[in-house]
Amino acid sequence: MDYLAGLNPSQRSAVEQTEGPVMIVAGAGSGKTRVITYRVAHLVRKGVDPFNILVLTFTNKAAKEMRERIVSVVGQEAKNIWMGTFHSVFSRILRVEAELIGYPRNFTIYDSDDTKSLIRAIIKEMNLDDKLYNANHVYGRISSAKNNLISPQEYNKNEAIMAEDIANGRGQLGQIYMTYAQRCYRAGAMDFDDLLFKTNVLLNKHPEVLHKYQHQFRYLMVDEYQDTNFSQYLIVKRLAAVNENICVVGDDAQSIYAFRGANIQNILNFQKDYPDVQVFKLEQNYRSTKMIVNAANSVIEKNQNQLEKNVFSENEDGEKIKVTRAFSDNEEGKIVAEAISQERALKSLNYKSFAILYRTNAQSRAMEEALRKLNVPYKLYGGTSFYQRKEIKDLIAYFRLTFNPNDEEALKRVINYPRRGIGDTSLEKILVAADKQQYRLWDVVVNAHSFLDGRSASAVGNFGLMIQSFQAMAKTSSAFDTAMHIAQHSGILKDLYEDKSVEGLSRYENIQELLNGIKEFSEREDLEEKGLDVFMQDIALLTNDDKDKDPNADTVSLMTIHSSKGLEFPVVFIVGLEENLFPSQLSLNSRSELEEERRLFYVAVTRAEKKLHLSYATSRYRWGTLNNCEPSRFLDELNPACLELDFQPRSVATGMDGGFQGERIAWKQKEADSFSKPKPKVVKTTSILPKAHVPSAGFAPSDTATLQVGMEVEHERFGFGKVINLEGNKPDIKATIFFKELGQKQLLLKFAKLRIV
DNA sequence: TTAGGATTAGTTTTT
DNA sequence: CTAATCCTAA
Repeated sequence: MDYLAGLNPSQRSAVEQTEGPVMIVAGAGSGKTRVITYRVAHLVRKGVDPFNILVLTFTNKAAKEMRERIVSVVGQEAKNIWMGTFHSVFSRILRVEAELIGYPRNFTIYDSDDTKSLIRAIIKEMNLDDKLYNANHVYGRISSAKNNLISPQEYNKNEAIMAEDIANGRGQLGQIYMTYAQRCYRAGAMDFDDLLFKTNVLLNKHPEVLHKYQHQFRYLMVDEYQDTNFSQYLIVKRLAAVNENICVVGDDAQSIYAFRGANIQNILNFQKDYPDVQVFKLEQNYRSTKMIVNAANSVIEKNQNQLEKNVFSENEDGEKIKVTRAFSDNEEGKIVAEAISQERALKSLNYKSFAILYRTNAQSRAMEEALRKLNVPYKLYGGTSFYQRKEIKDLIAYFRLTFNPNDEEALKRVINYPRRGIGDTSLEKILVAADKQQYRLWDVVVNAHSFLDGRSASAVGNFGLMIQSFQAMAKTSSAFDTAMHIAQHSGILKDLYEDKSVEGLSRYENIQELLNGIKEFSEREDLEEKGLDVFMQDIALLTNDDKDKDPNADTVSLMTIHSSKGLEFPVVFIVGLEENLFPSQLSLNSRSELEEERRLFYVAVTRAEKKLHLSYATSRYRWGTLNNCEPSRFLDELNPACLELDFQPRSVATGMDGGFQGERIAWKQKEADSFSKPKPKVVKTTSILPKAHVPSAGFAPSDTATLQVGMEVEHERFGFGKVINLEGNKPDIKATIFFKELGQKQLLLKFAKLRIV
């Protein structure tokens, strides 16, 4: 048990206490991951079957990191441990048990785009004001209901909730939720929140299933317990009820997912639920210098709501935190890129010692450009995942339909892509027919002739036949052959191939990359089932990290602060420290939201081991326009003794200290002074449309059946012209007319309103 | 009725 | 900057 030697007494007790309920309160950098890793290793060494261990995390990255570390301690056996995000582990279980709760085993997982699109459609169908019923807002409301295990029925029965909605003028929210749930069910689809909600339903309604998993997972561990919502809390509680071998690890100071329903109360509940819980506190920070730990503490103490904790470091004092001001987001990027180049050379570090952290994904662009200019290799985490690109989602929508033809969102996405003459009106009819008669969508598609007229019906019918041919193919062929067949015969490959623009080329390459990925999957030897349906199962849950080609490459890491949680880097840059960006403008409404931003800042600061750089820009592009920015209040909250300013902050005339407060006042003054500075005017592009023709008095279209080449005609808007050619057969005769004002145009006679002069 | 271009509105963080 | 919505030609 040599690995125990490297632990301090409280870490060691936490590792050795393998039985019964355990709570580990772990400050930032206190060796939390190490404790979890060794605790799992310890269980395995003691003879616990890896199949009986369940470890739950929040992000894919954390799961992956943890798995690698456990493998490095206990070896390949660790691969059999059940480990993953809540969503992935329970979707895996739901796939096995789906039929018990009325879902097909190959249910679709709706991602946020699918969810929002369906919500938008329902709002439209109900003729509600889409400003009042903003799709994002409605989504948030439904999501938090599900995370608190409130079903649509309960939602509509709950007087407090209904009263609140009505007071906000959104009395139909409950009905939207109801319809949304029905439509998901009809489509054989679950959204992200359903994966947890339905797991609760399953465990609640089927004691035999609960019993099975209670005995399978004899040992449970939950990382980042402060981030669990009620739904997750209850799953864990139920699974642990028999053996009570449950260990949760958390730090209230790092709770940053309240926006997703996370509830700090779960930590307090834990002590109530298991009165004999053993609590271990890890307070020594091994990661960072004293300077960084002190700075972090000086920030987090501004929060009112927190548990008593004393995080300290016995590492070296370390360098001061460098604060830099830039004039624009692009200059900020340049400064950061240059600092990385210099510091790397000066301290002979690898690129992978550096991380750039930001609040929003959009901030990566300026950083990327600057790094590229200096040839600094970097790796971008998160952002638009490969699987969220339009072309990838399009092709995947065909795959989804192949395995679940009732998938409404997939159907809407590709029934007319590539174009095959099925427009909004036809689609509308299909959806209405399904809704009115409670048919499954697919039944309407294959019986299109009963719902649509001639041309549209055959277009829809052909689409149905095509999907059926894909289904037949999928039964007999490999994942790769099926995928390639679908890419070709759906017309997607051709459509993208014909687009010769730079973006079109890259889209085509992305499709190739997806197909290559499927080919690799097809050839894997460690899997028994490797049909395309298996490949598809977790796609909605995947992010970029899962396609990492070379994890050991020496690159700078770029990511949001949220995805940096649990990671550490020798040198960290936190960029964009500006009011309304960090803290985010949307968080300024309540103390609790602001405190969450502050915890987020705390998380960011504590990622750094040796050196921390902070920066902000005084102007920044947002949605294509330049905006002025003030420094973040968080800069003021840091202990000034820990800071080293890279510039002279402009203090107010009174000659106060050089704090950022002064900088902010100075900034405001500057704003006031610059009243005369003209804002760049948006030049409105005047329409190049021809001046409108004023039709002759009493203009009325003539019957064009007798129209001949050479005749003079008048068009309502194009004015006078002469027919120079007629082609095609009734009723699709196309006329070429030379208009005096506008030149030659082609018009379809059945639509064009022409008066024979 | 559908296709394609123009306009506009909405942007936090993750599964 | 992107996706949904609106507008108009065919």
